[in-house]
Amino acid sequence: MPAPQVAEPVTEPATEPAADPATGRVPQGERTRAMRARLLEACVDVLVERGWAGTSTTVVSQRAGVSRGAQLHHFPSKTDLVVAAVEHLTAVRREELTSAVAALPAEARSTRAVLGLLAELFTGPVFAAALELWVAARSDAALLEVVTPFERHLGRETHRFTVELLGADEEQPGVRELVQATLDLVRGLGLAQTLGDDSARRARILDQWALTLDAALARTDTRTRTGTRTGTDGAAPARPDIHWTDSQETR
Amino acid sequence: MPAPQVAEPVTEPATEPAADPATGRVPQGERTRAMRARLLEACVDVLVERGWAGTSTTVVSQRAGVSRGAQLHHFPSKTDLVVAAVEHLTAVRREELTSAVAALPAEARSTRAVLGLLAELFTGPVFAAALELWVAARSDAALLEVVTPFERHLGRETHRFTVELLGADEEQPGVRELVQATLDLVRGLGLAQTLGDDSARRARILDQWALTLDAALARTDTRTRTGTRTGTDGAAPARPDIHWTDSQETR
DNA sequence: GAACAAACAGTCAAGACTGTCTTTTTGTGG
DNA sequence: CCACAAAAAGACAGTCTTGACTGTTTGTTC
Repeated sequence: MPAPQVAEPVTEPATEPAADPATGRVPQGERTRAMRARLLEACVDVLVERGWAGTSTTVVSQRAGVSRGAQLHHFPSKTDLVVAAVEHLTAVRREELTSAVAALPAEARSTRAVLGLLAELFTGPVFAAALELWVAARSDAALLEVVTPFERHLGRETHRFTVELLGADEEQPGVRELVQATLDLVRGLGLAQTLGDDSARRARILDQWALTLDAALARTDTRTRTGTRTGTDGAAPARPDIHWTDSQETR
Repeated sequence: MPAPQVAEPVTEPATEPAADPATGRVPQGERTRAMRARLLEACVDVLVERGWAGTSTTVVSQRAGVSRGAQLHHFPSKTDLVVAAVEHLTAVRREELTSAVAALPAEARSTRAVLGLLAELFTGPVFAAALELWVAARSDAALLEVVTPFERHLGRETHRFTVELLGADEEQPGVRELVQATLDLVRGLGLAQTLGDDSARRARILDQWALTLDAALARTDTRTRTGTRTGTDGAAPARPDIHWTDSQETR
């Protein structure tokens, strides 16, 4: 029923291994690296487009423009491929996270902007791929064993980043839980996005949550610290009615 | 890789059609009804246990203790089966929701208790089945068309119930968004649950969320209503350290 | 440049899944 | 009791997926 058609034949050879200008040869290490990279990227792409059930080794090899033999040489079994894809995807997500953080200038780190950033991460294609893996791992013990540790590490990393971006003080009781709640919220928003464009509703929710979160953080803040708040916006919420529309990538 | 083994042969004939004690016959209408019910329940069960990819028509019929021919008689194609399963699952979720609401006595409707109720719904097996459908629908246009309207209706219903249980006043600006955020939060928590037992962390998050939500609802309340209680629980939150452990069904 | 190993290509067999078809059983109406 | 239709059972064909297998090309090393 998912109309298992044949993939479009190799849209992008893309990662062409750099040949030595003198000999015209491509070193083995480079060839291996390029080939594996193409396969893994293709695997993630297919995961996003066709979902877990639609991700067969055949489709991946076709998508990567790689012969089945070559694929089986680098990844002897489908398990090997998937495990490597999980690692690769984790790396991609980590990179996406850090680059997004870097792209957000220090002076623009309002709570709303940070929420928009997170929402963008959790509604993008990379999240979709991760979602497919989570759900698949739910009923596949072997996959679960691979996914879980990676997810744990990345989750903690995301948490740390969020704390830093929000300028939250985790020493304060309840702050840690609020940050976790925020991340679970955007996870839920990411899930809602899978059923259709949800950007308008999401923007309104994030607007309100930013206000609420600011109020809550300020409250737990002033309770034990000095009354001056280091963050940009204090108790009085800045920009009350601005709808900070996060850029919505079309899928 | 999900080890596509043969299902355990018919654990439960369960829904046996009531035979007429006189003739010993079972009327056609009853047979049809019972057969379809068994198939749909089995379909949901398999969805929970094996995930979308592992839900083949063969497995479902085996699980239901129904011959493949009988199955194909009632549901000519897999699409027919799945569509019916989506409707069935929606009905089950609606029933689960209403009965859960009914089971919560009016005097026990603290914010925390309501959150616990929602979390229970969104971490149970029925949510798991729905999750499988959402994710599968993401990359299956036909399925998406079926799932979306049902999901929209049930989502609104859930929203209404939540508003009622929380005693929130949606006329107040921001309240609607906070309720939506709450539902998206539990969705995210449900997602986190799929990767392993998350009940302890969830309990802490919900504790804090209840406090924050109470404060926020009260605040938006007092802002436009009578001016009593400005920042009530700012200093001393009610029930500071009670961990309201939601009953965690083992999966 | 010759020998060796890695990389790459493509075919094949076994099994699983869906959906069609034929046959048998069971209930219903006359 | 009989004729007919619905229900149930099971065999079968076609397609798809996985992984094993054989053969060819390319890089490396002595």
